Amino acid sequence: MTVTRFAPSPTGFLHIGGARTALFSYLYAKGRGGRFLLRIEDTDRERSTQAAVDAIFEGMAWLGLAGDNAQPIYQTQRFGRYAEVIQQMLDAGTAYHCYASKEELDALRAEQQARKEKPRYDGRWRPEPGRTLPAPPAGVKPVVRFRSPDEGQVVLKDLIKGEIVFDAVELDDLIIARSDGTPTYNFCVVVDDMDMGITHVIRGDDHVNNTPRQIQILQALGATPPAYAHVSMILGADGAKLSKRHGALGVTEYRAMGFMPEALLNYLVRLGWSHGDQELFTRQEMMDKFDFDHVSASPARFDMEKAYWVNHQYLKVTDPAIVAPEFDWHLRRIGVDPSGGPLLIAVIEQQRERCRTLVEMAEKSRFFFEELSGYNEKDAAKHLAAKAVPVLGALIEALNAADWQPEALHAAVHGVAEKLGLKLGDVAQPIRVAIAGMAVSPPIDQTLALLGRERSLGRLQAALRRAESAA
RNA sequence: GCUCCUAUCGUCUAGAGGCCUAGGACGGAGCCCUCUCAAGGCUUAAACCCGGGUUCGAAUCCCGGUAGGAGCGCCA
Repeated sequence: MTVTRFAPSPTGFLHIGGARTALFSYLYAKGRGGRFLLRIEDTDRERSTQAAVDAIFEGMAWLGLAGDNAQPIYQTQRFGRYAEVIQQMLDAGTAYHCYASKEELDALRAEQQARKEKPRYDGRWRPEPGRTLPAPPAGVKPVVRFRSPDEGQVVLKDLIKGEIVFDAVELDDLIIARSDGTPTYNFCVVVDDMDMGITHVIRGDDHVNNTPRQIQILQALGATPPAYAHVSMILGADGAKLSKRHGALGVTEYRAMGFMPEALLNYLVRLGWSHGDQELFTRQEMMDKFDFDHVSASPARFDMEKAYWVNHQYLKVTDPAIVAPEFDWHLRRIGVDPSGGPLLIAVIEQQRERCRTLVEMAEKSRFFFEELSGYNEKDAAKHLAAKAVPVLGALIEALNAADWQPEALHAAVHGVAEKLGLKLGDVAQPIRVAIAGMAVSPPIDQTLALLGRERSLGRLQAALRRAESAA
């Protein structure tokens, strides 16, 4: 069975690149009837916070990417297991104690860099047959290093980047346990992936250089390495790497920008992956069609314009009942209480064609739910001027007599235009400004119907007074 | 510095040696439709990083440049 995992370290929010990696892992496993697991890599106790764990879960939940393990795995809860494996390796001779101090190592690195060499551990405490190691210095707590094979090659058959060959000579003996006994990242990952039965490791390509080491450790442990897929990163619109101080946003920020979770997912899945010319995918289609043969090895820029377009496509076809809760969330977020107004579903049906985001939809729908705070002055000057007086007067009369349904309202508005010998636009625009406060709204008959008789007529009366005073 | 990765329209990409006069999508431009804004329809501009090879034939394979990027921690 295919088993994948998403293993963030809780040092910040779930950013867009992490979300895409999680999505790929989720789709790959789910599309194959496998399992998608969650693991929290919190061995760095200094930087890991509960707040970050919560933020990551919040982001995952909003995106609907739940892990199949009811309780995610926390590395800090597995220290006993890591200690056990370390001891096992020490006993087997695939790991050894190193008493070199940090200062010593720093000096070594500096020397190597001065000689323009790649910094690496020189094996000064590495046991070799026929070699006598110095006596361990008193009072120094040793670290544990992995005894990396010093000959041959490690071949990584990456599902995205193809075959990558590393010379064992390039790989030095990395520390797997610190002097305080705590295990390090590369080691924990290996043990966890092995214990969790991970078959496919899908992660950012900044880990490519870690992979040969992880494979070596796995081999030293007698385990079969999983398959790997290294996903390229996401760049900002300017082509620069996304970072906290440069444009990196948490997925919840995309919610605040008015994205639907499924739309964000769709945009993300197409960033670096393709399935012929298809742009839009349902979640089921993503699961059925996603594969690594069509994932690009090169980094991709995040294009907000296209993301908005995808979002708009979703808004247009998603069942309004599903959009409604998110819409409600956005309305309240801008201080609008939708409870006394028209049905959200009905408003969505009228607005979704003309809004790319829910933020836009909420802003453009304010007037349905709250009293007009004033007119857009430019629009009012144009459409509620003196010449609007007879138009508004006739409209009030005609609408007052109309059955408050879209068809009847449509007929009434047309009737007024005809009677006054005006084009429909000359009649519709004053109504718009009168009831929406601005010259933009859904079709006028629909807008009137949604707003309701009392509110509509009241606003038309107010507009008439305004036009009269302008005369 | 060393190791590794990457390179098709502005952006995301299709492309597995001849289907390529390089396709689609976003964005741009123009036209049509129209009660506003949209949506929709049609049309259009726009790319194979450079140089060598291999081959009858290269966007596709190889080599070398160039340009980006990642990694080289008792961080993850």
